[in-house]
Amino acid sequence: MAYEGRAASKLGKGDRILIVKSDGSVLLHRPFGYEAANWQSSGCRFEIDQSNDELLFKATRSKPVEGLAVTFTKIFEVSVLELSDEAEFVMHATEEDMKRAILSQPSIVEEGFRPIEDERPTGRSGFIDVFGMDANGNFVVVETKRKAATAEDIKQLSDYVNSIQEEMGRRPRAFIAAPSVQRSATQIMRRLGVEFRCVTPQQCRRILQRKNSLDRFS
Amino acid sequence: MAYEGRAASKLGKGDRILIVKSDGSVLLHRPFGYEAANWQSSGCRFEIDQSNDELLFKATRSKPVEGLAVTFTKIFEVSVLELSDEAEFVMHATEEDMKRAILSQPSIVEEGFRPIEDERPTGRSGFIDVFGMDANGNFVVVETKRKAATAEDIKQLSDYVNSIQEEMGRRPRAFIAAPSVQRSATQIMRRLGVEFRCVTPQQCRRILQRKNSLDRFS
DNA sequence: CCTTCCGTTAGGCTC
DNA sequence: GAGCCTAGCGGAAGG
Repeated sequence: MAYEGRAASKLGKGDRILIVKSDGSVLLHRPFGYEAANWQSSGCRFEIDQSNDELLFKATRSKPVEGLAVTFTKIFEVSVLELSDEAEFVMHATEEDMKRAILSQPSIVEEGFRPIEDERPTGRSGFIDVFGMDANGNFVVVETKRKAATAEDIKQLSDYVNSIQEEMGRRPRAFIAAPSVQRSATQIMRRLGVEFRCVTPQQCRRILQRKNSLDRFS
Repeated sequence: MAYEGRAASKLGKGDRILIVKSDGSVLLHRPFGYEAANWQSSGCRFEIDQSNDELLFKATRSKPVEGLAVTFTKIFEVSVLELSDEAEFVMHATEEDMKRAILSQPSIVEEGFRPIEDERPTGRSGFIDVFGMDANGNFVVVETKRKAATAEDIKQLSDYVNSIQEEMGRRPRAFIAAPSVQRSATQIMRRLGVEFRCVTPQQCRRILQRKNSLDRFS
């Protein structure tokens, strides 16, 4: 097996599973690991050559220019299948779901919190996940993270706060809504005045489920 | 198909390919796309249930706790294979290769550049890819990136420069060695005095190949 | 154990 | 079309 394109790789002889799909994608699997050892995404052109008891399979594509070549010296099994699959795939508990859950039930970050905008553009660059106001009329900037928040996340949030302060003349509060904060980030969090709000993807998923079942009644 | 764990997903009926590997990893593929629709990484426990002309396959794991369940209503083909594969996998043109190429042929970043250390630890946190000296005796900090350098990369490099300056008392030059720089990062790059040096993974790979073939003669 | 960094990251969405 | 961000990211290496 040899791949060349964005990078280049080689793999010696061994038992493999090669899957070629009708959309022009290719997978080469080893007998272990959930990830393909090599692959090509859809849109490949295929080529087959036979010589000296060897079968050479090639899959090439442009944009980016790359190719995968597999040499077979022994073939144990070949299957050709005509598959049909129109089903819809739905994923839940993503970071986007976390944002939607906060919009639908703002009290999970703080009692009395009221969202004003989502995806508010900031002066410099980037977007604020949720922008709103607390019970006392202070502006609040909320950044959601699916995993433990890093020091980098905290700094970015603090940059947003500064840019809002420049624009509004008032300093907003800053919430980091995440399952946890990395230990190494707690110090900078306190220093920059960012407040931690424990919110998990699973919790948000439950909130959205409840919301959906209520929506069905209205 | 239903997955639940770090997230949750559902997929309706359709023709699929399920691969179960002996290390306890699972792949569920649709007839299109190079990526699995669903998967479990190695170390799963399997369970099979049959009821009402349906076959239920379950793969579960702990750490993280997650599970995948697949219901079959029709089975077109089943194969059981004993595969053996001890081959070594080698990848080239990685970011590590870029660093090694600069060490082996420093002139690609600048004529007269001489590396002193690689992976030099910085005061605060992190490492410098390559640290060296230019033809005029100035210190040089080189950061390598496989893809277009981002504003974040530039800032990080500038932090290293500051930490070196504190330590050495002299301000080093800063090179970002990458195929390109994101447009949004060019301004901050100029402002922080970081210099762009065009270096690509492929170019570095060629340098290392040449080096290896020369080494074989010595 | 926690954290950081790299990947042929892929894929989606916006400007 | 290019830039930018998220991901069930996974996995490895280092502290």
